Amino acid sequence: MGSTGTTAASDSRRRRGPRPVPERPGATTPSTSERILDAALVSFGDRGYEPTSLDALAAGLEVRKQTILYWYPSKEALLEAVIDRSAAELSEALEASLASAGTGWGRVEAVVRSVFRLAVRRPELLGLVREMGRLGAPAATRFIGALEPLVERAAIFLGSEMDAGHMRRHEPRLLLLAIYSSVIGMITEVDVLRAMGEEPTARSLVKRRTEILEFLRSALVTDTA
Amino acid sequence: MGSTGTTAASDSRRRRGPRPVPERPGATTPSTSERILDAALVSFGDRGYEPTSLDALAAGLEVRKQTILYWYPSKEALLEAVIDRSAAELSEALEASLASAGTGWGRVEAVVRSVFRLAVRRPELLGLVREMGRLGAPAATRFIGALEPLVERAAIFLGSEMDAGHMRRHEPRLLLLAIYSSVIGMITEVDVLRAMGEEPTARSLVKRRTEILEFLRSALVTDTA
DNA sequence: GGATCTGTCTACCATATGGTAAGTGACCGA
DNA sequence: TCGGTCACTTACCATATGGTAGACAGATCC
Repeated sequence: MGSTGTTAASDSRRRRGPRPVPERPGATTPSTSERILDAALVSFGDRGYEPTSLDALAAGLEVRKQTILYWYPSKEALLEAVIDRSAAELSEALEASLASAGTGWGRVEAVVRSVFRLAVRRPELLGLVREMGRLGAPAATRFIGALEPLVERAAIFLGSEMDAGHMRRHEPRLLLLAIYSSVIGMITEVDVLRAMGEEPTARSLVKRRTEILEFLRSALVTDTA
Repeated sequence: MGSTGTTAASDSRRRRGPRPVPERPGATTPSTSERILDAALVSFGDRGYEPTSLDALAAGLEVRKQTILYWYPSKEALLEAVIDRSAAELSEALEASLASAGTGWGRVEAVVRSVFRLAVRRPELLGLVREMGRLGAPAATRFIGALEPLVERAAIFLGSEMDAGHMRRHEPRLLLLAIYSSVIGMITEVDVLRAMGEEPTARSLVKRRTEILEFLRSALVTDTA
């Protein structure tokens, strides 16, 4: 992997990465750079990267576009910053849910529930996840790369469950892709859902969570209840 | 607007839909309007609707942009034309596969295999399907609306299989969404796949098809083999 | 007080975008 | 041969885009 954000040497005029965000312990109102990041995440996740203009972003923040370009020297740099922060947040949320999760199927359930919680609390995060697939190699690779440790652990976990005979045998990573796709789809494919006569309400989300959990359970677990 | 003196009730100057495509039975080379549609489908499915510019489309076709606007009076009209034709083609392909399919699980398998065949023969079609979720209500609704009859039949089919005890009981339409998401994801989430160490080759596609079929089978079918 | 740094702003700019207006040449029926 | 339609073109245009250059107010340092 090509690494590092800190290219200390040689750019005096043109920075590549974002300006280092000042530490603001216990800050009550978010700093401008954070507000930019928030707004960008929402717009990237909701409308997509290319269709989001810096002007529109700035207008929503009641700030001039040049303020955005002050903190993030280009639109691409902004995207990278959004990706990094979002991957970290996602990672944290999943880690937290896993920390208090049980064993076996319970761990899968914990992760799925955690993702559905995110769908309520921070839908834009899942919107970005969805958008990742569309943005080509540089962005998506960066994002998934940041989540790689989790993926690795998940694959190992699934493998060991299969070895123990608790789950049906599959290629762990392909199985993971299937789980991932179905869960994300269940949450983000609101138009498909609507076209099927289900309004995407909070109530419906719970129903979808129940459904996908049952679906996954019967797909994975061997000892049928 | 309306600089012309006579503001007629209907639009004589500004068409809303595409210019009626001339019938060309047994045409060997595709007509310009068809070539435009093809190129637009590829670009919309691959890069997305907004990021696709008429100029770029025209350049790829070695035609002036105004030729595109001659056949399709606006970018939006072009999108609609692409959607309509794609929905029809997709619908046809699925109908054809269903016509020669067996019963029960075999019908699900037939559809999945048919979609994977499309992934090889016309990947841009599935790219567009994927893109539909991103484009808001007008486009997605149009697309899904065109496929509604198939969805309806599928839901009824799943319901009756459940009644007969051949498949586990679920909400048919939500189950459909789960199946749809996992299959489309398995095909189009190439970056996720790549990040998991699997190169998206033709060979890998077969493996993914096998995996998703097994996955769906264990999720759906009651009498485990 | 003056110098410097920080964060934001005004003023531009080259380019790209979707779209309008008005041709131009080939063909075609009268 | 002449007008008209068809398919496509050149010539523009208003607007939006990402990005540069530099001014300016306030805080901080000396």
